[in-house]
Formats: sequence, C-alpha cells, structure tokens
Amino acid sequence: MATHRKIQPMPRKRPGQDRSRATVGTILDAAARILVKDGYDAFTTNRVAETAGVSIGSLYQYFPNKESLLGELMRRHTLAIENELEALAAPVQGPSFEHQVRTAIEQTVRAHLVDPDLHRALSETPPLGKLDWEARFAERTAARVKAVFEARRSHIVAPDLDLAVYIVLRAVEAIVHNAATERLSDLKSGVLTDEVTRLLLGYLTGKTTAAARAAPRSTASRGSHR
Amino acid sequence: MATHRKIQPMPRKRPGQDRSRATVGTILDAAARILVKDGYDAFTTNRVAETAGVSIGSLYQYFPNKESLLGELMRRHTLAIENELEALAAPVQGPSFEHQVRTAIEQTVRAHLVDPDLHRALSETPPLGKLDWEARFAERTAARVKAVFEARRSHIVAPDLDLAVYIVLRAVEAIVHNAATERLSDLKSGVLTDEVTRLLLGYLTGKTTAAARAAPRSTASRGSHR
Amino acid sequence: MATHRKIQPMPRKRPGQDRSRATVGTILDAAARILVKDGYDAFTTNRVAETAGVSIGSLYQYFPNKESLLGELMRRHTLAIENELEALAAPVQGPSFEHQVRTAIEQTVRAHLVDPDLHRALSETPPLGKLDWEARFAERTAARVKAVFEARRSHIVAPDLDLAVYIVLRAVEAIVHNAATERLSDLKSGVLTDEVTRLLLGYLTGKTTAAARAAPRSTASRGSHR
Amino acid sequence: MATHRKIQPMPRKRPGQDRSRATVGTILDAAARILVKDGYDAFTTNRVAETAGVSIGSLYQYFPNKESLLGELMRRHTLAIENELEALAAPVQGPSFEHQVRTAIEQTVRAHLVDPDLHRALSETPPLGKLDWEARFAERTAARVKAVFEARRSHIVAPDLDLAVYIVLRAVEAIVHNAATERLSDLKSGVLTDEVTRLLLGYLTGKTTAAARAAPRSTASRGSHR
DNA sequence: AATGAATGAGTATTCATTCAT
DNA sequence: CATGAATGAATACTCATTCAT
Repeated sequence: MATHRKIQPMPRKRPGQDRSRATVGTILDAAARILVKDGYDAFTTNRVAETAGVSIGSLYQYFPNKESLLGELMRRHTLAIENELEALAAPVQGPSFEHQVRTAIEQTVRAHLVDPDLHRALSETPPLGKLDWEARFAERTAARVKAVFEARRSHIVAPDLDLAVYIVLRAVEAIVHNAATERLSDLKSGVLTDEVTRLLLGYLTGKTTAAARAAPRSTASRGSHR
Repeated sequence: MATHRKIQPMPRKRPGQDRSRATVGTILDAAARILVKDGYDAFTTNRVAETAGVSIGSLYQYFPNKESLLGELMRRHTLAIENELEALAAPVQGPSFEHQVRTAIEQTVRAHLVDPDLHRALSETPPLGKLDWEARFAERTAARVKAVFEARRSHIVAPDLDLAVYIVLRAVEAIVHNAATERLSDLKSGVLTDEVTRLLLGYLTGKTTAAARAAPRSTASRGSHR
Repeated sequence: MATHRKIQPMPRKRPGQDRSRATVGTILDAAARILVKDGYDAFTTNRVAETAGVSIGSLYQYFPNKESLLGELMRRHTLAIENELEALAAPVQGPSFEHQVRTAIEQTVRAHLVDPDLHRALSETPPLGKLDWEARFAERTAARVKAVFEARRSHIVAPDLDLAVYIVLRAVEAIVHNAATERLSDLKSGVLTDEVTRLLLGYLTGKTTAAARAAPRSTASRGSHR
Repeated sequence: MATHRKIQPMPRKRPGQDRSRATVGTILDAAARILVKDGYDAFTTNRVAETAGVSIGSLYQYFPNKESLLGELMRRHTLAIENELEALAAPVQGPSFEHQVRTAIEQTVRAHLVDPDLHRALSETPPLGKLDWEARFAERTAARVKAVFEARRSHIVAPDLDLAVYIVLRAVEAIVHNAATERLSDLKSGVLTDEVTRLLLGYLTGKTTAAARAAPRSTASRGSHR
C-alpha cells in the first residue's frame, strides 16, 4: 500500500491564474469521487489524474505528493464543516442549558450531513501522521465544550469536567458519525438528535427534563424547564 | 499483483495435523506482531512468512490470500473477546438493572483490555469488505442487549428500543475503544466505568439512581445537587 | 520526455539585444551555480530557470535543449581557460627548453585554478557526445606541444614524438586535474609544478638538468646522488 | 537522472542455489552489456532485467536497488583486475628497480586490458558515493608503491616520497586508462609500456638507463643495468 | 519576447501470488 | 508437505519539452 511519507501540507504552486485554480478544483473533485466510490486502495495518483482528465504531471504541479492531496481534501472538508459549527463559538448566553446542548448536537448532525460519503471515506483513510490542524481542531472543540460546562457548573453532576467532556465528545461523535451511514433517516428526521440530547442531559444534569420527553425539538416551551 | 478484495475468509485446509496447527499459530503470531509493531504498511505476506520462520509457500498453504490471513487474525481476536462477554448471555436474572448495565460495561472494558494493541492495530486496518461473521457478531450483540432492555421495559423511558440499543452500543463502544489508547488509566481504575454507567442509566431510566452515586468506586458525596 | 542526446551545441538565437545577452548570462550563471553546489542530479532545466529568475520558456528560447546549455557552459569555461594558455602559442623562442616546459606547466596549473569547482563539476558530467570544439581544442593543444618538441628535436630522446606528446599531455592533465581537488596546497605552492617539470624533462631529455635541481623552489642541493 | 542514494553493498539474498547464481550472473552480464554499449543513461533497472531475460522482480530479489547493482559490477571488475596485480604484493626483491617499475606498469596495462570497454564505461558512471572498498583499494595501492620506493630510497631523487607516489600513480593511471580507448595498439604492442617506464625512471632516479633506450622490453640483458 | 501551465513517457521500486523442484 | 525463485502489474514521482496566452 506504501502509505504515508513526508507531509508537506500545501500546494506546490499557489494557483494564481484561473486555469490553475480550475485544475486544482478538478483534481480535488476527482480525488473525492474516487475515494468515496472505490475506497483508499483505488486512490492512486495516476487514477486521480486520469479521472480528472489531467496529466499526472499537472497533478504533481499542485500537490507535491499523494499525502498532500489527501491532506488538502481533508482540510477543505473540515473547513466546510467548521462553517456549520460557528454558532458553538458563543453558546454560553443561550437561554437554557438544554437548548445549548441540543443546538450543539444539531450542529454536529448538520456537520455530518455536509458530505456524509466523503466524511466516511476520509475517516477510513490510513492515519495521516496526525496533521497539526487536526489536533488543533480537536483541542478547540474540547475547549469550547468545557467552557460551556463551566458556565453551567452548578447544573452538572459529573465529578470530573474533563472526563465528562471526553465522554460526551466521543459518544456524540461516534453516534452521529455511524448514524450518517447506518441510520441516515433518523439523523435527518431529528429523532436521533432528540435521543442524543436526552443522553447527554441525563448524564450531565442527573435528571431527564420533562420537556425533553414531552416536546421533542419543539421550538416552544423551552424556557419552562430550568 | 497488489489486488486484495477477494474475501475468502477461511483457511484453504483444515489444520488436521498438529504440525499444521502449530504452523498456523506461528504465522498468526508473527502477523499480529508485525501489525502491532509496524502497522499495516509493513504487513506483507513475505514479511509475515519470514518473521514466522516459514516459507511463503507454506503461508499460502494455509491462507489462500492476504485477506484471509488478516480475517483470521480478526476472527481469533473477536473470539477471545467474546469469551469475556459470555455473562451477558443470561443477564436478565441479575439483581438490578443498574447492576446489569454496570456488568455489561465492565465486560466491554475487559474485552478491550484483552489485547489493546492488537485491537487498535486491527481497527486501523483498511475495511475488510464487511466480513459476514463480523456482521453476525454485531447482530448477536444487539439482540442480547435488546433482550435485556425488553425484560426491563418498564424501567426504560426511551421511546424506541431499537434506537436506544443502537445509541447505547455505539456510545459505549466508542468511548471504551478510544479510552483504551487515550485514557488507559481511567479505563483500568474504573472511573470510566462509573461514568459510562451513569451515562447509560440516565438515558435509559430517566433518572440517576441513588445506587449509581453510592456505588463502588464513587468516593464522595455528590449530594449537593439533588 | 527525458530523452537527451541531441547535440545541437549553440544557442537558438544570437543574443543580439543586450537584454538577451544579460538573460543568457543569468541562466548560465545559475546553471554553473547549481552544477557546482548540488551536482548533475540537481541540474534540471526547471531548476536552472527558477534559480536564474527566468521562466523555462525563456530558457528554451536561448537553449534548444538541456544538452546545449551544458555544452555552452563547457565552451565558456574552456574559453576562459584558453586565455591562460595563450603564451604557449609562441613558445619556441623561450630561453631554454626547461623554461618552456616549466612555463607550460605553470599555465596548466593556472588554467585549473580559474574555477576549480566548476572544472570539477563539469568533469563529473556524463560524457557529452564528444563536442567538436572539444576535439578541436585537444588537437590544437597537441599541435602546439608538438611544435615545441620539434623545435627542440635534438634535445629529445623519445623515439616517437607523437607518442611523447600524448603521454606528456595525459600525465600533466591528470596530475594537475586531480591535484586541484586532492592536493590544492601543493598546486598553489608550486611544489607540484617543480615535480612535474622534473617528470617531463627527465622523460623528454633523458637527464635531469642541473637547472631543474637548482631551480626556483628547490631549496637544497640534491647533488649527492648524481 | 536520479542517481545515487543509499548504498547497501551486497545482494539481498545469498545465491544459495545454482539457479540463483545463474540468475545473478545473467543480470550482471546484461548490466555490463548495457552500460558498455549504451552508457549510463540507458542503464535502467527495467532495461537490465529485460535484457537479462528476467523479471524486474527477480532483479530486485538480488539487488536491493540500482546502486547495489552498479556497485557489484564494479566490485567484480575490480576483483578481476586485482588478480592481475598480485605480483605487486612482493616486488621488493625484484632484480632491479627498473625491472620492478616495468613490471608494475605491465601489470597496470594488463589490468586495463581485462575488459577495457567495461572499465571505461564504469569510469564514466556518476560518483556512487565513494564506496569504502574503492578508497581502501586506492590506499592499499599507494602503500604498496611507497613500500617499494622506500626499499629503493637511495636510488630515488624525488624529495617528497608521498608526493612522488601521488604523481606516479596519477600519471600511470591516466596514461594507461586513456590509451585503453585511444591508443589500444600501442598499449598492446608494449611501446607504451616502454615509454611510461622511461617516464617514471627518469623522474624517480634522475637518469635514463641506457638499457631502457637500447633494449626495450627485451627479456635479455636485464641484469646488466644495475 | 516572455510566461508558466500542461504534458506524458519514463524511472525505481514493491508485493501478492504461483509453481517447479 | 515445504521451499523459495520467479513473476509482473502496479505505484509514486520526475523532468525535458511544448505551446496557448
């Protein structure tokens, strides 16, 4: 398989002209298509170039090696996802804790619906030598969540906040991620969001709010449960 | 001919003789060692044979292709794990629901401690075309869990039992699996088991049982928040 | 299309304009720098163009192919060297044969000190299909040396003048060339010149001239052994 | 050109069986043939394998990389040559200094006649990261020559023995090496040997022996000149 | 004239698999 | 049964060269 190697994160040549930018786009599209449809084994530089209708020479003009191509694919996807999550940045002032939790989960769900196939394909890729931005993304996320928890410290029964963050993040990520391929309809219908909200609230606050059970994802009556 | 993708899961030849069985064992041991120590990239048939002190010819006597070798490795590991889980088979008569849940989680944890390195190595392996036994294992597990839930139907607030099973299994698996590499000490100390137990009970029963708070490893009084 | 082998030694275009001449110069400088610093492997047309701050398009405007670029580099270096050797052109009237020989060697040494690094780099280059000017240079040199020998025919004991010229040229070239990288200090101090002078005179005249022993750099009396 | 790299001096697999040995031989023969006939540019692993009538797989079974193939080619050639030179090992007790010198030159000539084409082809190869045995060979040679000179110290007029060894070795090597392609007939006839002998003796002893001039390479009358 | 995007044949090397001994 | 020599399609990547703008 001859996988990872150097890591040289970005395009060899800043796509200055329009033609360049177009070529880069074509290549990345082809790369994504192959990865999704045929898996990492079929993801060869020659095949990508051919599918993109471009010579390998051109591919290597913009991506110094296979790794960088995959890396850029990830970077773009992560970027697209992060757009869906911006609301998380200022969540403390939300009306209620439950609302915050639900919102966060909804964001996560939306994130996984951006391009579920690519998301899955990327996640099945061999570990890419821990890209730094990947680690930084994880850290930022954990920090945000922790901040919210701290703001609601009194509501939270979990003894160890860090551990709680860890558990919550893993659980939500795993459930949503898997559901994106195995239970797509539940993901889209919001049923899964309801359930995961209950899962987290129960764990964090020590009690299931009546509202959660009675009025799933209803916009109304959200101030009632304190 | 670097092809793969031929799924033919089992040995070409039933290892009837003792010598055969020994050879197979040697090969599998070598395979596991390589996979764990040097990753999938180093996992080549020639290297496995050499490490095992066996000719590739012999390796191919027992494993028709690379895939089958990896498959057998998984099968054996799964088997070893399933031994830890047998208690789950007849759990209904356990003293309390909480006890059952906690026991199940403890089993999962133990399962992940069987050979964590191999476990991780196997999980980083390229997807092996959904082996049927893998699917069957998942089904069996889901069925068991569902049976328990049904026996305790009245205690459970989750509206959709199947969905609840799904959520619970993904969450537990993900948390424990990740913790096996990222939070090993918490896994071993039992802290994580406590928390996951709370996570599940809160979700399933709609309230945090006093027992959970007074339970084995919880050191202190968390009575402040009702 | 990594082809090479197309010998077409000179620029596509007589650099008529000043700008052209400047560009050609820049390119050749970059080429020399790369060849010296990083060797022939790094000597790629793209790299040369980039280092020169010129587009490959422009490079190919002046040099029809890689070979011609390298060829021109050699031609220029040889030219520079030949300037050091002009005195050889009219050497017959020199005071003594020994003096002539010594002078010729000194010139050769100076020639190798013109740009020793480039000289060495060029000599480690893959053989460039015997450029014609290269052959002509060799012929001219041989002719000059032979003329001197003929003028001193009576002093020379070697039976075959042509062979003597051949031997002398190879020997001097090899010694000086190697010394330029392996014994640079001896080259510069003149010790090597002394010795090579003795080498040639002994061979050509059949005796070590007293002068050679008493010559410039010889410190002592070596008269003991006659 | 993508030349040198690791250096891993010997075959990957000791040719135990006859078949192996034969294959290795075939490959090396093909390699030599290509190098001689078409030069280093044509010396590609695929071409060598094809010419040898062997799959590249087989080639790489015995030579871990291109470098090692070229290296082995050199090693074998050097070995073959060194056989011609063994007499040099015990030269001190030779009848006369002249005889010793002549013998050494004859050996050098014979060495270059072992396979002149291959010799030349190898010498035009890119540097190959100074193989250690190459350096050791040079050292051994220098040491031998110096030992002879020291044994004859009183006959030698050269002030610096080490420098004399250096000059002598470069000169002889260069003359003989070039003559092997440019003056093969002189090399074979012995005329060149005569001349080079005179070159060295004149330089080293300060006088041309009458015998050398009167009786070139005649077997007789070699004791006469002391 | 100058630019630089595009080309694609070619290069070294790997590795799953076969089969004669 | 075992061996290990042999296979060859496939891979990542390079670089001299062309040509539309």
